[in-house]
Amino acid sequence: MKVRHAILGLLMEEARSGYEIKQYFENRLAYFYDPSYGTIYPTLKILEQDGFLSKTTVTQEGKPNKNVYTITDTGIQEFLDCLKSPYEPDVVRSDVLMRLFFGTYVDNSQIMEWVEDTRLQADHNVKNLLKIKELYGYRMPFPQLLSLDYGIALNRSKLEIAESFMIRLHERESQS
Amino acid sequence: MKVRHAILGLLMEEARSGYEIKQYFENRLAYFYDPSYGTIYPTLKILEQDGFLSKTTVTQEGKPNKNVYTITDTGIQEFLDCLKSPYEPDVVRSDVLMRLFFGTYVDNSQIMEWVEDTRLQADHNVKNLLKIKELYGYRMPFPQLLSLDYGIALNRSKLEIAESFMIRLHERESQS
DNA sequence: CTTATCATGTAAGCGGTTACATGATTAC
DNA sequence: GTAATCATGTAACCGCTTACATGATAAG
Repeated sequence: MKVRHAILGLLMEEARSGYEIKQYFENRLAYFYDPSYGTIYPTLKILEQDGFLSKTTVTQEGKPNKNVYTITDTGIQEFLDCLKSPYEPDVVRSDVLMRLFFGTYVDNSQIMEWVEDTRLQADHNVKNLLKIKELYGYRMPFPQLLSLDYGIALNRSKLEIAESFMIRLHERESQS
Repeated sequence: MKVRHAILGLLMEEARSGYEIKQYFENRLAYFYDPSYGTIYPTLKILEQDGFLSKTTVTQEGKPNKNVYTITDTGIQEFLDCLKSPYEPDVVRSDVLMRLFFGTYVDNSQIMEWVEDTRLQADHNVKNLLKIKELYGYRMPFPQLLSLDYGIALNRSKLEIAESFMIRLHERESQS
């Protein structure tokens, strides 16, 4: 699933502007998806041209106008078709993992720095996701709750792995 | 770290051809990095032009010739500099997570299919990584072993999460 | 008066992948 | 004879990010 379909998915719930879509991604999906404005706006334009969305300009008081996009019937169909299509395998691009692999070329303290950073990052993610669960969890549909719990569990594991690695790294240092 | 530096890293150990580099990625790093030939060959060319590698053509019996690349002193420096530079945060692009988020628009059996697939994928990865550990683990430098253990532990967690989700999904189905 | 928020958009570039093209050798 | 392995390379395209450009209002 690319931005095209992710955006259609968000508009299944309710009509939104490009700006609101971006906010939603940041607040609720950032831990696994957060496209930039440079992607969102052109994509909305194309989706409209393709007949999957219709645009309405809403005038606001005290704020600039906004272009609100509503999903059309063919848009809904397009989105549901996407959910039925075969999905792409997970992609993990991890710089830390890469550096760990080449860890012989740096000293122990450098590795500990990397692992500690990973631990902090995971810890931060867990806290963030728990906050999202607290705020929106009660009114999230069941599968969405699963996706959130998945993120929480995976980051907790990451945290624990990083902690155990720190122990191994300290042990190793005291041996030499 | 991009392909450029990953390739330099592999050539720190020993001189290799483009084909051998690809094999190495597939056998030892595939779970977090596996660039295509269409990236590797042009990158080798550029790295040579930049003076980070030197090329030697090796004639073989019963096999086509191969271009073996050796890292130069400036190449080594470039790689070590890269390891000292700030690293990029992990990127997780997960189609399954995305689909779970939009799970209200499909039925329970579809979700179970996705989660079960994730479970199988994680199981497969764990087995694969354990095989790598068995084959090469004894002669891997300590930090490289950490990177491997990281992959194993993370995929095990993924496996467990998927299992617990299957239970939750079955419970939910029997309730309705 | 200056910073943050709201709001939309374009152009250039990056870091790849996919598909194509070629060709020799070995194993079944 | 035909499929798999070894070996190298190019061209077109993709999906996205970054940087740029604009401008209005609200809050401190």
